[in-house]
Amino acid sequence: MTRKRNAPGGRATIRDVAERAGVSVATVSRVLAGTYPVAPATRAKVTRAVAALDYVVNAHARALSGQSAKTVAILISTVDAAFYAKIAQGVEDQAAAEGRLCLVCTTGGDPDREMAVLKLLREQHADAVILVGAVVENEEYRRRMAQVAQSLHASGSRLVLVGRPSLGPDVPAVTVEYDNTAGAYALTSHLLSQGHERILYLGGAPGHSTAEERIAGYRRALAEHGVPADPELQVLGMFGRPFGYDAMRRLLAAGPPAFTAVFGSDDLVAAGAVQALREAGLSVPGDMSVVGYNDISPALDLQLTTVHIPSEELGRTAVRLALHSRDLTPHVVLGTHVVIRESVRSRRRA
Amino acid sequence: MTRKRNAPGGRATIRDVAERAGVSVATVSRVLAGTYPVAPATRAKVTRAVAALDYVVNAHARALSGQSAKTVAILISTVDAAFYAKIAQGVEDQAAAEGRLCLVCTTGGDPDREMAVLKLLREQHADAVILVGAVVENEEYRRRMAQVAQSLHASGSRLVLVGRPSLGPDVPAVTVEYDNTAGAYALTSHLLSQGHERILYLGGAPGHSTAEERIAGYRRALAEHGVPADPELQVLGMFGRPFGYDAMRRLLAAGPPAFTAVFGSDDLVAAGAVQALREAGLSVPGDMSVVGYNDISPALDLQLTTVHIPSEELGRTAVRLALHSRDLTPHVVLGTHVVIRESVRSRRRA
DNA sequence: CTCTGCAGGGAAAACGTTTACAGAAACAGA
DNA sequence: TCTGTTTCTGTAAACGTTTTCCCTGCAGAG
Repeated sequence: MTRKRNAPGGRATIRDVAERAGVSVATVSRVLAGTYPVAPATRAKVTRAVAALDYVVNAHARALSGQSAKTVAILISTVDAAFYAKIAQGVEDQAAAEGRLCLVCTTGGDPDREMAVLKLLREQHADAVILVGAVVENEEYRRRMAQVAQSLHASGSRLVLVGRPSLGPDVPAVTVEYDNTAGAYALTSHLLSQGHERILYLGGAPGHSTAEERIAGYRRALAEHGVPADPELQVLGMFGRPFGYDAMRRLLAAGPPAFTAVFGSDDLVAAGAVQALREAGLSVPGDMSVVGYNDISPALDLQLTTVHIPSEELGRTAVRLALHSRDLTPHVVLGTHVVIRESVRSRRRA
Repeated sequence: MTRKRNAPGGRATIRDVAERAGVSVATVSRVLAGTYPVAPATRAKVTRAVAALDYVVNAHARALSGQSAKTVAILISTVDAAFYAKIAQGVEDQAAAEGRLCLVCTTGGDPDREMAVLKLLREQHADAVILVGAVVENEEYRRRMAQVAQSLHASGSRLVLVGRPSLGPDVPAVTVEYDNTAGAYALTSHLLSQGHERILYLGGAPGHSTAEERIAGYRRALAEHGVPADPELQVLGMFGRPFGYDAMRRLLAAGPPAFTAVFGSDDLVAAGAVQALREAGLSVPGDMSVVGYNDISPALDLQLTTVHIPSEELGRTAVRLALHSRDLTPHVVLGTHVVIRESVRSRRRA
């Protein structure tokens, strides 16, 4: 008689529960949702059956029947980088707090791969799709991104840009930024206030939004203090430890340094530079002052003065805004602050 | 006439594509799957319609109709810890390579939360559910885990244990471990070979599988070199930087150290200890040798001798085994190796 | 004693796919 | 020309939920 295969191994379905409890599937659904009046006796029967069969709903079936997928997706360059990991942690925390599961994808910084993954994510109908990290901001990028935003919007997902410039009020996307320019300005000002005027800007990455903003802050601070911006002192390349190390080695090999302080575009660049300096027999901050950016692990171990970014809060805010903001294109900018440690020596006389 | 709501904003469905291409939905599905012969002309029509409508499949609908969810889930204590982040990165890489999306959940190390999340994950029907990290291994734990393994197995998900002891051949679970005992043995032997006999073991965490194994390796090395294991030199507490720092401060405050080397149960404990040592005016390795474990970021910046763990490979192997192993309970143990840096001074005469 | 209204519960229609099962067209062999 | 394969395509039945109707009692109002 039983036409439904009741494979003893297979997961119990709502139908099995209904059968065992002697009620209809609709009733089971209602008991589980708790959103509809149900007689206490019935409720008890259903609850018992659920426990006996070790039943859990099928998330896909639920998502299919008009419900949200209860999922938040985040796209980052790599999990294996403290800065992104912290943001991901914030996203995960807030997602969990809101009863969502968290889909994490990595792109390795490749825009094409980002697009590919975004397409994959459209299939998932996540509540939010969170894009993290800087990007080379050209017309092509804005065009493609606007289109992604539209399709995502159409399928009920909200697009969130974290640490990446807003696409403007015409594109349905949440933006959560932190103020790179102000941070770089404050950090450079700190160096200037300690008497450093020959400050090397070292790191990434021309065209990248984050980097451009930091460089802008650096230049503005110099300008406002009447210090000429020597192009020789702007060594642009990439983010990350290897670049910091290699570039600093090259600079030191070329002769005695024409600078007294180094502004690493992030803590890893600074860490690489510190390593190269030490290998050259120079001490930090004795012979050279060094500052970083982001306040991640190396900054602590190297006692690096740096700019602290509320990374986890960025992630949490992204999720909160995506899930609750009525505004279609909210835009918040989080503040940062300089953390003073021991990698800068004052050149002022006591 | 149109009874289906064709909400202009809503995502296009396979039916919309079929209609526009003038074929049946089955044909569209077949073109997309590419698993069945289809006339070139038809294929072209469908492809065009797909492009025109910007169609993507609904992952939930697909998963519901007997397909795999094309998803891999990983449960870790926190993303925001280099060691776990690397494993997660490995999982993500391999998952992406196998066309899977990656669901990341964090537990904060709380076993109850782990159980709750596991239940949530059962709803998702992921191809694999990967549990990472040490655990207090008692009867209760084994019982609950065996049950989880069973339900996961029943719903078609494979359970994978990474860096956590196997549940035995009766429980359907993949195990991917690395050899903590051998690593700790090798690391301790290195210290002994450099003439250190009074070696402080500092860190976590009594009862935790990982910690117990490391302590065992430490003790075995001492025993085999005929060095008595002084209980005073085993200061057990937790993993992480704060414990290393606090414990070392306390030890130093109690009087001149009765040891010449410190074995941190992980790099963070070691980093905390180094900080406390430096604050007390002691230099590493001049006045005190220090080693860590895991080879994560602080180890590099502090030039810490440590044990390298193939973390990404752990993650990749976990996914590979889960997706392809025919064996129901495969068990692999990955090797580790000591990385020599500059935090250990030899006490042998030259 | 009839009417209204509501608590409780069932039947069935979505949701968007995949995949039997079956049918039609084309094509070869006789 | 007939028949038997291929090669393609369509119909419809799952998959496991939620939710909209709709139906039954029963309590209180008139």
